[in-house]
Amino acid sequence: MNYNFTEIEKKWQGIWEKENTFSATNDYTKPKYYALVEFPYPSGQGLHVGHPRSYTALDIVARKKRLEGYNVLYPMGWDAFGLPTENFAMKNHIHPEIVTANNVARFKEQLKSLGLSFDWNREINTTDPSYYKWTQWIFIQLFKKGLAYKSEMPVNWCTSCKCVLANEEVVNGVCERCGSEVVRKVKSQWMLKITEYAQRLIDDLDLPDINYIDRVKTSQKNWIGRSTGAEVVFDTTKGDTLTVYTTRPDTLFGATYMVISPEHPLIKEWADTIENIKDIEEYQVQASKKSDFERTELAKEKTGVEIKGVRGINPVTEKEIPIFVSDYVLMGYGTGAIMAVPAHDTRDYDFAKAFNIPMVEVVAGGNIEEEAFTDCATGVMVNSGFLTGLTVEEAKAKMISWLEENKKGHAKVNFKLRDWVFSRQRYWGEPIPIVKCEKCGYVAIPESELPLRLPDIEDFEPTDDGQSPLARMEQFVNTTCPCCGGKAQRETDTMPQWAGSSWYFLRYCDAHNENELASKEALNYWLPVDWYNGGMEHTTLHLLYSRFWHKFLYDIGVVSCPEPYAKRTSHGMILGENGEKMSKSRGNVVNPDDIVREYGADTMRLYEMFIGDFEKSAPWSTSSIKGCKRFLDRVWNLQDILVDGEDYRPEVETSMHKTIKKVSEDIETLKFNTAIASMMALLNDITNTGAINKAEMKALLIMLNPFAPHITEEMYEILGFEGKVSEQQWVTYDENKCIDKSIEMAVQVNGKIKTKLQVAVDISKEDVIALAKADSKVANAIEGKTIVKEIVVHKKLVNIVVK
RNA sequence: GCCGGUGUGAUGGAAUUGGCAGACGUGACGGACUCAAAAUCCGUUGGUAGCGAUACCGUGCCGGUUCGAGUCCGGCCACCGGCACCA
Repeated sequence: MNYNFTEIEKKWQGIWEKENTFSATNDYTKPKYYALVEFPYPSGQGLHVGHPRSYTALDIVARKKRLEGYNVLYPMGWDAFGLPTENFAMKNHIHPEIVTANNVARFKEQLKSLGLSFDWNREINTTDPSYYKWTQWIFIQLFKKGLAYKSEMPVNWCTSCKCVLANEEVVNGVCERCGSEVVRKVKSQWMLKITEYAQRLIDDLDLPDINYIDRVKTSQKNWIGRSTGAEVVFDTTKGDTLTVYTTRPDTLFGATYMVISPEHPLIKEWADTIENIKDIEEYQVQASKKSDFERTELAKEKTGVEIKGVRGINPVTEKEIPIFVSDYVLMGYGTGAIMAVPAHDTRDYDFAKAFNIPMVEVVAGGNIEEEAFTDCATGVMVNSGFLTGLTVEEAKAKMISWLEENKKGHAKVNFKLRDWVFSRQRYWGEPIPIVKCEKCGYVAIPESELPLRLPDIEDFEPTDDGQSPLARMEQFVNTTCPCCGGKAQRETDTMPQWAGSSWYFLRYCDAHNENELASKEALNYWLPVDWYNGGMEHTTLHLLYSRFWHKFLYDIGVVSCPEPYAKRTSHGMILGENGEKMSKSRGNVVNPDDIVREYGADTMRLYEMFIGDFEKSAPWSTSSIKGCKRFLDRVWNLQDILVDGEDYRPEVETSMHKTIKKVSEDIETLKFNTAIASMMALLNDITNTGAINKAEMKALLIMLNPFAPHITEEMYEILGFEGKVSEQQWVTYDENKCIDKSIEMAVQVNGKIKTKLQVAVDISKEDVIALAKADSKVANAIEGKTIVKEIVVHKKLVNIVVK
């Protein structure tokens, strides 16, 4: 009988769908397991071969957990709001809703063809009003707690999308999506106060039950960018003060000038006193014209203007020092002003060199003629009054207490993380459920009016002045104030794509609840997510945003665990056959449909897991797929050599136990590639005996089932085993039976292999040394020499050291 | 510049965390089956020297620790990803 994978796969996918085989039950007394993969953006291109890498991996985990008796939730949905859909809709004059529906249908069909065990009863779609009702609800809660606010601020403006972008969406100074130039523009924007959670977002990564892979943890921490230092208050010759932030209070004696950002408000206050105000204003204009890109590109060349007429006073040296305006100081970080210590900061060094400002060495150990000396670990304080002679760390502490005693400053923690720009001037997103009333200001719409539906419109083109297309819809815009009943106007901006994905894993717990985002019982039972896998590209933004929302929901009592994900892993990319990133323009795209058609879903799944280390990127190889197909063919052909037998035969018993152990452990540690390799090795062992018995066959089918679910179910049925594989117990192993009775030990003389010995596993140290010495090659090598040492490594080797 | 990652046969990758480097797969070569090809099955396959048993070399480079290093330590080099004037 032939292995007709097309027919077999269709058959079992039909059975699973009809019988709801993979629905999670609401029996909250059972032990639960929540496996989660990032839900895709249903793009027009259809599924990429990269998607199934993550989905198959956790499908294997989910299927194994089911076999182990867990109530498993493995859901799937669609992160469907977003620009590509809107742009496609605009170009082709099709409503984004229809575009989305078509793309979702295609994706769903593709996912089903892979035999992924998703619980389709809990499918969600972020563009569904019954879903975004709750996205809007969360926004209102944030607003009520003062964590959503509107602010005039310079934003990144994409000249082509005519849209505000988050800092994160600007890549190398251009728009992440369309590649057009991004400029700065001042606009009134909705902001979310993620900075309020900065410290907790760092601290809770180290909670005892939180198990993120290290590189994900590190990148979260780096992104939040915590630094400790001090705020120092400088008096000015004008009689007011200028406060700076520094991480190096120890170097205060070396501060020979100050710099403020071009946007600093003090410039306006000082305008009358500043003698060269024209030059300063000219510089401000120049700086504001620069895009972020230019500001960074020209980083090497420091520019600036000295403020004439106002000087700062160094609080410890009491000397007057000049104040400059320069765009190397950013208004958005710290106080927008710095004390400059050219001898010990690279940027200040460059600036001081360019402007001929004197520098004072206050930490000895470097050569400041050559470059700034920034090392904190080895230096000793010099020229620093009461700090002289201390180490840098001691000096930091002492200076901070001096500042606090003299009311000249205090210790301070800062973060790189900024508040989250939450408005987009686009159509295809969740409407922000806020109205602006002339009397009452910004008011949230009553929760009873949720969802605030996205109105149907025909023209999705944004306006040139940067308003969302919704702004043209007068029926939508004009409304009454829920507070005073007077005239009011709706917010016309929509939420960014990150909104819907910031809480979707909660909705899966109770996907059809009309009264709450999910019931308390469901959330208590399913959370936290036990294992969340996704791409490395989401380890900063999506992960941070969703952790922020989750913590907020925790604070207001909606969820009862402080962190959403107990374990987070990331898979590597699948590259094109030439080792480059897969893309249409490179012409190296592999279509998963073709692979399924030609080799079958089981082979495709197996290959994607066998391709290499799960966490690393790996190039696609069409010829390697054949190896996985051959493996399944050979498994299929085992039917021809099946014999009776209730127990494993002695000749394969150890091999069976070892493989079960290896596969069980490897699935938990993301080593799917070696799990498959060990099953291949087991198959080789079995076929070498010329037969397989029923006990061995059953175990093999169960073990292979999570990887290749269709073929294993089919064979299980054909061979007349009872029930289905998916209803069996996961295979177990006996540690004692994993050990070979007879093993091969290497014999070394002075660390060089001389021979190999076949010995009993429990051989004594003395016996094995005697055996080794009896070997002619070993005897030759040690003849006439003195034995210095004899080393026996249990079950591994013998090393005889001679002189 | 900073942070993270990687470097092993022709090739994708293994190596129980300091103990026989190259598991498993691909490719290649030889053989069986076949009129033939495909498929399948069996064997060989890190390099150099030798008919050979065997010897020497071998995990990016240089050095160190150790009876023993792909693995640990110090110093480099190359590539990939992210961040980038964050004081």
